[in-house]
Amino acid sequence: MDKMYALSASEWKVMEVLWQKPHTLMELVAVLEKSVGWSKSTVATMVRRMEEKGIISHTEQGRTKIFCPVLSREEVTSRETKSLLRRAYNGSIGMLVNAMAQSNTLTKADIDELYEILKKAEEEAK
Amino acid sequence: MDKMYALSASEWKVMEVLWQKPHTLMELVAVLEKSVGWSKSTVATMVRRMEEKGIISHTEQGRTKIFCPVLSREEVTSRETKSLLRRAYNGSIGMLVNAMAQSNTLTKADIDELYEILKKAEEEAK
DNA sequence: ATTATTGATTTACAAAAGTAAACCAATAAG
DNA sequence: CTTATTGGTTTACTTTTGTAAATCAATAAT
Repeated sequence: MDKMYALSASEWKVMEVLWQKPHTLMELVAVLEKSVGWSKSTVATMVRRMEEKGIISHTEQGRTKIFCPVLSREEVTSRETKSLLRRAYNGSIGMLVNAMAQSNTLTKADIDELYEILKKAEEEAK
Repeated sequence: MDKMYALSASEWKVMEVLWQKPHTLMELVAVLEKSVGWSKSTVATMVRRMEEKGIISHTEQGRTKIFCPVLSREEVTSRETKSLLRRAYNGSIGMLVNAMAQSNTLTKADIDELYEILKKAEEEAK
């Protein structure tokens, strides 16, 4: 039932808004028209299809629909991260970090932060 | 000119084969028919479109074409990783590792490996 | 020479994704 | 009450992706 895929770039745009807080269709239109330049009907179609796919849902307030995410940001994010790890790094997060180190995407600040995170993770994994 | 996108799951399948070594179309067909179940024409179409997009290329050996990747595995992988970092973690690799720690995707072995990688990265960043 | 095999191209069709104009129903405004 | 506005739905058209049958051309086999 929930064969779950990665979100498309456009779907991410909608989700980012809904993860802030639930929005009515018209509110979504306002935000996305401004930020992404989509027309009202484009937003409406996106929303309809996303609901069909089960990645968002809505409640009704009279004649107005209020949309909210079905999946949390954390779920989506973690799902996509795991998928990338599997596909590109043979599941190894070490390889990923290493690749980022190699391509100079790792600043001193990143490294320090990572040490902190590892220390904490170690304790919790205790 | 090179507005580059992420590869689709199917495109990854082809690339994985070509990253091993260059293949003729028929060799690709043999491999992918077996591993993914694609028919000859499916493979041929994939290959044609991927070449149109500029993500693979070929040389000719008489009447036979030999296909090879234009982008290295490292490039694609790093590109997609950076894109995920940006989209989902506000560019912070710390947040990514942290998320993995949170969702118990981080084993003791991972943690040890990461320490090693950080140590090495620190030196090189010197 | 004729035919089978091999390598490659053309054509095709359906599903998903991107984008939006037109249209309708309920309600608020004049 | 008419009419304009607001919230939402229907319809539609294009591009991209997934999948493959049918066809063609060069060569190898009989």
